[in-house]
Amino acid sequence: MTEKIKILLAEDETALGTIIKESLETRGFDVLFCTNGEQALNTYRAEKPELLVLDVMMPKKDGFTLVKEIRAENDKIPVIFLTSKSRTEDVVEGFGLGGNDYLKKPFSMEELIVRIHALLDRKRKRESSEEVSIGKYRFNLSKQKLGLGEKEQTLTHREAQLLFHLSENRNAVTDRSLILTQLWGNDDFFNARSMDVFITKLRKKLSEDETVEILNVRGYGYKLVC
Amino acid sequence: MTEKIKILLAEDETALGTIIKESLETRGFDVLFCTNGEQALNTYRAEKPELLVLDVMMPKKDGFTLVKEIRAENDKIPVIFLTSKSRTEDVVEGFGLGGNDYLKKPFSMEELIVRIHALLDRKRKRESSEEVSIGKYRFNLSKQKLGLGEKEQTLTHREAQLLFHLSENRNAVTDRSLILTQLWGNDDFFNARSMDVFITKLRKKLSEDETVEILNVRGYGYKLVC
DNA sequence: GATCTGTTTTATGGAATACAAACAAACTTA
DNA sequence: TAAGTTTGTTTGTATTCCATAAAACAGATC
Repeated sequence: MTEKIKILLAEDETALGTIIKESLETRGFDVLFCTNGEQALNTYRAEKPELLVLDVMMPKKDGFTLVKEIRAENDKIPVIFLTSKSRTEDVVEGFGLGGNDYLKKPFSMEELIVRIHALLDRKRKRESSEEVSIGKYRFNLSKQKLGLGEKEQTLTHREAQLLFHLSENRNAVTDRSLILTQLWGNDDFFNARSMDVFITKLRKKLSEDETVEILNVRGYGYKLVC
Repeated sequence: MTEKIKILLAEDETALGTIIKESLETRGFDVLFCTNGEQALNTYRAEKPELLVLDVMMPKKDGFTLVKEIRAENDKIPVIFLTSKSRTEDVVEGFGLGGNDYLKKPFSMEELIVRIHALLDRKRKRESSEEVSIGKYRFNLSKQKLGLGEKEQTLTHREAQLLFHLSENRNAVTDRSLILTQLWGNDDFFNARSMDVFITKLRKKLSEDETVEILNVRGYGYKLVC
């Protein structure tokens, strides 16, 4: 299985869209290509891409409206708008905020790729500096680090992912099968046993602060209290 | 002695091709002249030219397909496309092409030479300014240098390429098979082992800043954390 | 209390990965 | 051209990670 970075591309001119798609694929991205706004929204929900490249003017649903709806579900996702000349610039400029960027058509593929990397970089930096407190522990998901005072231990990928899910719902029950489908892909018997093992491992690694506990809620899941 | 700059020229009309070849040679370039896409790919692999001048429409393999394959091996090489009138202009214009340029036939030799120099210039600039920070280290891809404070070590080509890929995705997982196909050409078992060895080498060379680490994500790839 | 069902923990084995060292090929230098 | 060097591949063994198995445990139900 490949873990390429997913980019959602919505562009109604198929000729241009195909060229963009192929160029991005050459650079190692996994491109989800849609030709209208509605399709794009569905694809977004199904695939959860890391970045959006959207034509502003599209049939069914324009780029701005689309972003408003997606931002309601994920307010940090970076977006690059593609705007035709005909579109008045000030509208776009006003929108050129936050995690967004825009490119006036015609643009060079190099420009687009530079901007994609710039936005992904910013996103990475933001994510990699995000440090969560769990009791006395400091937890960094993307660095897979769990620190306490001076000491720091490195978690495995699975451990880190699992702890992240638990910490997102701290002091509330995290559903067993939800974690299983999200991390393991499905919630069959064996994966559930496997997850038990990881719970044990995490408990051990979190054992130095006894205010931090992973409680079981029989039949439902686990609760990280701290 | 300074070597001549190699330019790969692929053009199926031999009359035109010969004229271009000779003009470029007059300007001091070393021109590798091919008359179809397949031959061009082989010549590329054997000679590693610095720049490509390609007819879009060619027998055996057209220019776009050819570039896609070459870009998989070297994603920065500049390309100048030669397009016949018959080719729809808008596709090309919309493309605008990254690190690329295009010339509509008929064109003057002057134009071609100006563009060649422009692209080579850009390439030089990009390469010399390519210095990335990795923790306390400074890394320059095209110079293959890894510096820390006063010290500086030279990386081998493979080491540098690999580190570059990792650093492009820092703090996120870089897919194993993606690296393998991009650097080694395919992701079979043996190349994977070879890559392991390079990961070990890089870890050693990066070991002086312990905030920099290459983590493994079992079954997926590696993550450069810093 | 006996039994059932779901949870916790420790143990085990296989696959993926780590690393050192031997090797081969390409390139330098004398 | 031969000897040394550098680079990348191959090989062999050690280690890590995770899935699965097995066994001990705890609540619930009868």
